[in-house]
Amino acid sequence: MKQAAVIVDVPTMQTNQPYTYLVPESLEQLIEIGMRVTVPFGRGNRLVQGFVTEVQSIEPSETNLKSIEELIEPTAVLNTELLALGAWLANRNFAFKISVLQMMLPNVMRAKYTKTLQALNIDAIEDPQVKQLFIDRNTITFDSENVPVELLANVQRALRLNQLQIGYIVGNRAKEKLVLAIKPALSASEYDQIRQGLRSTAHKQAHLLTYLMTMSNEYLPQAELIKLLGIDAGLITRAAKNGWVEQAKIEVYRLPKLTGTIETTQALKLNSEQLQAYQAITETVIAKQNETFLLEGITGSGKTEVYLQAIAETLAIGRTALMLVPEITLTPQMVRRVQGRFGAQVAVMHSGLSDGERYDEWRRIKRGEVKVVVGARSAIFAPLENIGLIIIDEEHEGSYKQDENPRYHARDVAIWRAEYHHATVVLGSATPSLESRARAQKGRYKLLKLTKRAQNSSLPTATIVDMREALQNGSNELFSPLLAEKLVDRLKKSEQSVLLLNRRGYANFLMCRDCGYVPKCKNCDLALTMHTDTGRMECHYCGYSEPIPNKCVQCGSERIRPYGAGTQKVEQVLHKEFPQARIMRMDVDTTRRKGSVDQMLTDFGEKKADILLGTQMIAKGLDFPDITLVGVLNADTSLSVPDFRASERTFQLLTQVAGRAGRADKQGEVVIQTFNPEHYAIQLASQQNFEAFYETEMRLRHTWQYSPYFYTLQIKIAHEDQAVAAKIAYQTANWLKQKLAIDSTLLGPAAGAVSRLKNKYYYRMLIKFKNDDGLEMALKELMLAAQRLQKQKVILTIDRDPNNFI
DNA sequence: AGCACGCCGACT
DNA sequence: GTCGGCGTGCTC
Repeated sequence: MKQAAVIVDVPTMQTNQPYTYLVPESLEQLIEIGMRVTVPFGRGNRLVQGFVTEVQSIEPSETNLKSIEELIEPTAVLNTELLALGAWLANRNFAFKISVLQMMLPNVMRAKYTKTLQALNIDAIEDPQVKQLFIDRNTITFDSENVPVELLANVQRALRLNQLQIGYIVGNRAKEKLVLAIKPALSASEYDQIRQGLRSTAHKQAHLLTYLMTMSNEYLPQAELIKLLGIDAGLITRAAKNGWVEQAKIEVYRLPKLTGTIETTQALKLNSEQLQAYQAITETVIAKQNETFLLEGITGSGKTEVYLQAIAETLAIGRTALMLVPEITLTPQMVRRVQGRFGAQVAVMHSGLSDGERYDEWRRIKRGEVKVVVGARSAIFAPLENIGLIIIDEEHEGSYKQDENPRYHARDVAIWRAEYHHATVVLGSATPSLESRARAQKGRYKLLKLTKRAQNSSLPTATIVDMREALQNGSNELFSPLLAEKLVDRLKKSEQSVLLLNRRGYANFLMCRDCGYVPKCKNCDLALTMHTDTGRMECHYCGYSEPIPNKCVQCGSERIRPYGAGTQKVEQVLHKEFPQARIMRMDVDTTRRKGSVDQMLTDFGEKKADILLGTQMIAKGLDFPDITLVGVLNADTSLSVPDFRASERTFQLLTQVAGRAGRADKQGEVVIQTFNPEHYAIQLASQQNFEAFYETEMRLRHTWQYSPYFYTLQIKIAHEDQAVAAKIAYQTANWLKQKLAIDSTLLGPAAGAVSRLKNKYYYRMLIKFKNDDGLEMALKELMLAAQRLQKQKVILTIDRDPNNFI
């Protein structure tokens, strides 16, 4: 007899544990750890999906355990590594085990539940309405959500009277794609014989028979054969009827199609710094030594080439590799570069894949048909085996952290998996996170530096323009004379410019000149942003919008004016000031369509525009030789957010965007407009001096006791009623304070910077700690409390290493 | 989550 | 007196 531990698909704190089920005799030989199964759960024995985490043999005996119902598929979907990773992640990030396990798998493997109603005795049902349901069949699917209330009541009565019975179906949406295929059924000489006997006009048949004579004995999809031979489907059907070929449905992969052709690319020659980095990395890969490197390389220093060659070496010794890049840099150009190097051994996981494509890529990886996986955040869970190298490019990127439940940081997962596989991790960035850089300082990571640009081009020269001064001298509030002059110069020389303005829309807000009224979102405590293209006032948090008012709703005045220019306004001004310039605007509003980011970047690369104006999304993945000017219209927007990482973010953004200027043979220039010209983040970004920034910022973090000196953890409380949110927040804080270690501190609670979002009031508190077991225990207790609070519609979230302080 | 048990208000 | 409201607690 066997029993199995099963994590069931009931995401609550009380059920966040394995349940023991008996393995029916029929499954004893088949059951494996990591399989998906269905099990009866709860009093009603409703069927739910579960994951087997343990199997053990037991002495045959009487037992009151329930039995596993069935296997969802005949093979395990998770291995011991991913199960262990799941357990660790759930515990670390205060998430449910089941949610974490499901997150590691393609979306289609999430169970879809349907309820059915079965009539036990149709004649006995007295309610005509209920009887009607079963008029032509015994069992119906039943969705109690979409049923009129009175019918629901009648159904419930019939259920109580045992006239009906509830059934459960656990749907599996994971479907393989099947196509009709054929393979030869006869020998070459038999085909030849048939061909001899054909009428002389039967060219198509002859053509097919000739092909069949030399065809290998494997199934070939009919569609391919049709294309190859230029015959029609009817001919194949007849061939199958004649017994010439065997016909069957075979499984095919839905491979994501790529635009453009893939050309094989060769390894580029590495300079001495790149070579040094490459050697250090590959040495540990070859030695199967678990090591984490921080590859700190200035913009344009050729980090990607180091990655690709290190991956090549990893494959050469028979291990696999995983490379993460931010979603926005996962462009077709990027994919082509990797596939050009590694061909069909690569799987690419990005958000553009359909569910089916994603499932198939996952299966290719699972079956070991793929040796390299490139993808955004969630690709870190790719079911690769024998991993030798994990690369995280732009490791400082905030998007590597999933900011909703189940929360996780891809960097943490990478380090965990690398430890498991005795693999190497490479964290690469021009502007590493302070956390990673500090670990390199302490020797926990090995620091590798690339200080030279790969093609010996020089770093751009940067000028900081003090906008306070410029405005006093009568400058336009958007373009200082210096920037305007340089833009004109580039237009003359037909070189390209990039302008960064980290604010979309037309105007930041509207304000009535007479009474000071500012139109606000009805769901959030935020001013609405004016968008001229849609003609509406939009909330950038919840999506609420209303028409642009032509007079003040408060006092009726018509002197209602826009304040704070966004990209739409700047585009308009650019057209007016530089009528000859071709301008391209790239922000969330112009790139909503799939693939439009790539299209724009390609167009810009082909010099279809002179000026690229955009929000922070232009700071990455842009690598064109003819950009010789980068202008930052307002460097201060990211500085003023209430976040202890504001300086770090600003430095990163400015450094990244400045790095776009000047490649190859052309010297680049950067103009940074700011109202805080003396701010160290702006000063040091203009010099592209990460190390100096690191030193300065670390001193401040030390003084204020923030990360990386202390761990941070945020607790957020949200409720529709401000008083309730505040009350629970203070209760939570007071309770937690007693549990904290002596060197831990709790800041707050305080109302969020935006106190109301989507009609909920937010209170948050921040805990700073070093080692605090008491806190960890208290937080587990808090999770249970959160479950109870949920019934009062209070949402409590625990966020380790928070990124988001809104 | 979903289902059952259990203890109070408005109906035959 | 019963039907049914949803508060509370449990699910191998």
